[in-house]
Amino acid sequence: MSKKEKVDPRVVRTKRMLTDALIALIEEQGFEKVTVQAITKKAMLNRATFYLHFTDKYDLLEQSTDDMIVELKEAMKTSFIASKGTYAAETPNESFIQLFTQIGAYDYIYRVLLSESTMPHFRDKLTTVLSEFIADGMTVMQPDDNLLTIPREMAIRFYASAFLGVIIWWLKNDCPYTAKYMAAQLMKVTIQGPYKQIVIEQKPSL
Amino acid sequence: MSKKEKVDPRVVRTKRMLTDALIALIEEQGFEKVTVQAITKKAMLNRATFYLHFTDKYDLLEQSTDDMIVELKEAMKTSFIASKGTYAAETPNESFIQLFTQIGAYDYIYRVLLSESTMPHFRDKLTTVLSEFIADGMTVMQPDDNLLTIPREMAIRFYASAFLGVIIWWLKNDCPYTAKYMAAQLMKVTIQGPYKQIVIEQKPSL
DNA sequence: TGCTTTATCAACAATCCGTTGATAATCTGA
DNA sequence: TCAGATTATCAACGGATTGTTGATAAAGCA
Repeated sequence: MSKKEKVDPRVVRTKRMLTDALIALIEEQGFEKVTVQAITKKAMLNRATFYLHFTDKYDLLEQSTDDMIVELKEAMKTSFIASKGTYAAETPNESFIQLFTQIGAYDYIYRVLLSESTMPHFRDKLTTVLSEFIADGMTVMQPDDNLLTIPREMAIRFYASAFLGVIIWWLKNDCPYTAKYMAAQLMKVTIQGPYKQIVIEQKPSL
Repeated sequence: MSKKEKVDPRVVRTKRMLTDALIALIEEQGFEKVTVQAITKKAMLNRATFYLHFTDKYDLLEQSTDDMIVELKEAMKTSFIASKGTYAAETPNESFIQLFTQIGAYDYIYRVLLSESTMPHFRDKLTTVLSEFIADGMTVMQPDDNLLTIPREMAIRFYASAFLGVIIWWLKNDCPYTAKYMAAQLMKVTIQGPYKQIVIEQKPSL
């Protein structure tokens, strides 16, 4: 965050207006139908000004959203505190709460960017953030691969996708639950599985 | 499947060539950069012929992929056989195996359509198929909402997204495991959770 | 065979793109 | 404050793609 370059306030203003216009237009007509002309018209800027800062609408989208991704990663950087075997769903992990808090704070933008199924790369980037988060959590809670039910890499992918799916569901439903509640729910189902009565068939040989 | 209309073989041939051209071009340059001109050129057809059958490239994509979705749903329609509480991961549910078998049979196309992050709606449709599948499975295994760890709707979304994520992971890695193995892994982690040693903290009051 | 449907072809106006060069406005730093 | 640098504006361009048209050729059907 914040390199030492002095930034011209005109640049900040212009980028900001273009970003806002883009988000608004994505919501109106979907990302693919958005044109550079429409963006600059809504932002009340000249089209040439757009090309002074971005190569195309994809570039604008990427620059606009990367800041959010960085901010999200930063917010989730609180260290994992695992209580050796027991995990109280009532006090979910702080990073977990931060995940939903952060997204909830920008829910308007996240909703647009994640509901839009044709959104390039944003979903992928968020999946990466979640994968790293889950990989860390799994390392803390279970470093031993032999005690995992499925290959670690597969499990990471499994839960990263699951989390993202629930996040999108949460956003599409206008965030009906608090960040803390969502974090608690996800922790519960992740650790305990979907059913309260769990039948484990463990091979006696292994 | 198969309405009673007689189909002109020219139409079948034309649509087939356009579909093949589209898939090839998506792989080459991504869906967004594909133009109708390029499609018809690769298919060696006149551009006007394209508009005789489809309104635009999105329409072509939808018509092309809907058949696959229907076929997938059909293949997964085998009834659930739950053995009341115990689930042997070695013999996973038949629908589950069919899911991976079907996708594996068209892996080339699924890989292109799911790896491409800007693919309109295909991911959503597959998520819907998976959600229905999971909803059915959950109803069989646990009809009682009170015995679920989290709200049913949330759980469905959770596991549908998780499955899709693992499927995409599987495809991106060139299907390194068999359909049956994948089905078994997903059943295991879904029912048991990620860790073999599971600590359940159940409120004594509830 | 004759009729219908489909495919081809060239051409069209319209839109958007990315860039250019000249000019005006704004900001920075000494 | 003011001069130089940066940024924004404007009009205009060639090029690409789009969606449509009307006329013609080819292929399928019964």
